[in-house]
Amino acid sequence: MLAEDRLNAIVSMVQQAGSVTVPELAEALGVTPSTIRRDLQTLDRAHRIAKVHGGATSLERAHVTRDLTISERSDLHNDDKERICARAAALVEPDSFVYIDSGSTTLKLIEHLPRLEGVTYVTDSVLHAQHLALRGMRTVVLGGELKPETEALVGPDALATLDRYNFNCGFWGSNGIAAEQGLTTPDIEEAQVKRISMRHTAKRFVISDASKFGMVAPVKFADFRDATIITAGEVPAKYQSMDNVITV
Amino acid sequence: MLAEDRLNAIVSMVQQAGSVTVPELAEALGVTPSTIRRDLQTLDRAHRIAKVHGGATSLERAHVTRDLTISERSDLHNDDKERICARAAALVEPDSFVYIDSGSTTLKLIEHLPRLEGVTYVTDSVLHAQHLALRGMRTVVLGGELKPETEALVGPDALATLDRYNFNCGFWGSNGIAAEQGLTTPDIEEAQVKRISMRHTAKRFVISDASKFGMVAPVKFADFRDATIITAGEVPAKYQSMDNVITV
DNA sequence: GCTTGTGTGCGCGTTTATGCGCGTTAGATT
DNA sequence: AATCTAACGCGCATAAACGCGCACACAAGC
Repeated sequence: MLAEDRLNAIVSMVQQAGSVTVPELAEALGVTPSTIRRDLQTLDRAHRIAKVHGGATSLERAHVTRDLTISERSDLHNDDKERICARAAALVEPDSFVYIDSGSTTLKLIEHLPRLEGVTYVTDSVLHAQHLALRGMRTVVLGGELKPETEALVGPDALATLDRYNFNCGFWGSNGIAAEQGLTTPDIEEAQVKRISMRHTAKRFVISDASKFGMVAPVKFADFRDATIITAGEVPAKYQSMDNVITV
Repeated sequence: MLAEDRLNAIVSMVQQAGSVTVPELAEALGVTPSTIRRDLQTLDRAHRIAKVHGGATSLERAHVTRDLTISERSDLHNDDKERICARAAALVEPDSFVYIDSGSTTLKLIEHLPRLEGVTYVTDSVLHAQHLALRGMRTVVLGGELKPETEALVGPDALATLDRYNFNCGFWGSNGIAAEQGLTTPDIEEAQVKRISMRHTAKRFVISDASKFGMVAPVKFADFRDATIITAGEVPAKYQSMDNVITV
């Protein structure tokens, strides 16, 4: 087996399971723990996984549960997210022009997107764009200033580009979802991009796990009723009955 | 068996299996590992497969890992490139607006860029943008369609954004440098981006090792005299005396 | 017929990948 | 808090893979 293949195998094992231990990997791939550690180091440097004591976790999980150790394998939101993304991806139709917002949930969505004829994806995230292009999708990137933390593009150039586009449908993440305060996010510039992109989209979907309901972040980018919310898990009773909330 | 047929056979084996080792190929095609290595080198340069230690993988699979391996890849001209980039990076002045073209040489340039006050870097490459942002630079990305092979942005959106900008200085790569045919590149869309970006830049620099002198690629994006060429190595005598060629 | 150029194989020194041993460190246990 | 265990990083040794120069074979062109 090629070393390169082994690296890819590790990445997919990590992505699939959320986290794995060094001995598990060594056993599965038929090499010593030393080699696995070196591989994890390489992949960590390439930002493909996050190396932690005992093994490795997916980047997303490392971010959310930064101070948790490998032993605590809470797949809490992972199953939910898979289901949410699978459902959302099925909404994309052939020959459509689709907007994909930045964020970890929408990144997962990309893995589920179907290979349809004539679909063009537009995104404000360089990371998302790379993943889309890698999967062979026709991909367009907004211009603008690159925010290092989120790899998202913001500013007048991003907004000016959006003004020229009209999307059939689009998918956004949201840090807060509340009936009164609407859909909210921590960053004022990213909120602006979300707001304008939604304004140019016919069918608007927010994909999020149930934990965001009732949360409020600093900046509002849309009213609660402006989008259909696709979610899973224990949605508060208040929101379950709302006709723009789909629970999968 | 014709060499050309062998190359095609290698490509299809790689595509089919995802990855193969050098000995496997040598065995299957009845030639020595030396020949296989030469073939892989050829195919890698033509971007038909990705050469890795031990064998080759399909481009799709290798791409993500390549993010960091590009910088590790030491070509023949590596020493030269280092010197060229160091010299070029010293040309950036405080409070300036700088354009960075896509390509492997300009990627190396980014490692050498100084941390100056008030400098904004603009690029048409999502890969370059990530590296710039990672180094803490203020980074702007052109919009447009993402070409998967080169991670460069092209098309009307990229050109429209460029039309709004005026750069103090800029750095480009070039596949061909010839006195008569000018500066040339293989891709027609990327050539357009290069052409327009140069038109909006006051001080234009092409950074290239000496091997590109005398080479001609399909599409011309500028006259030979349009830029100052920073190079190193064995520059053909004809070009050494030209006053827009700097040899370091 | 001779030259020139290209493709291939071989040998050799160099680089890279891997496994193992050892002292050190981070988490877990009590 | 003290202790214990597993994981860790580092250096070294080895084997495989690698790049490069050289020699030879064969084909094309003068």
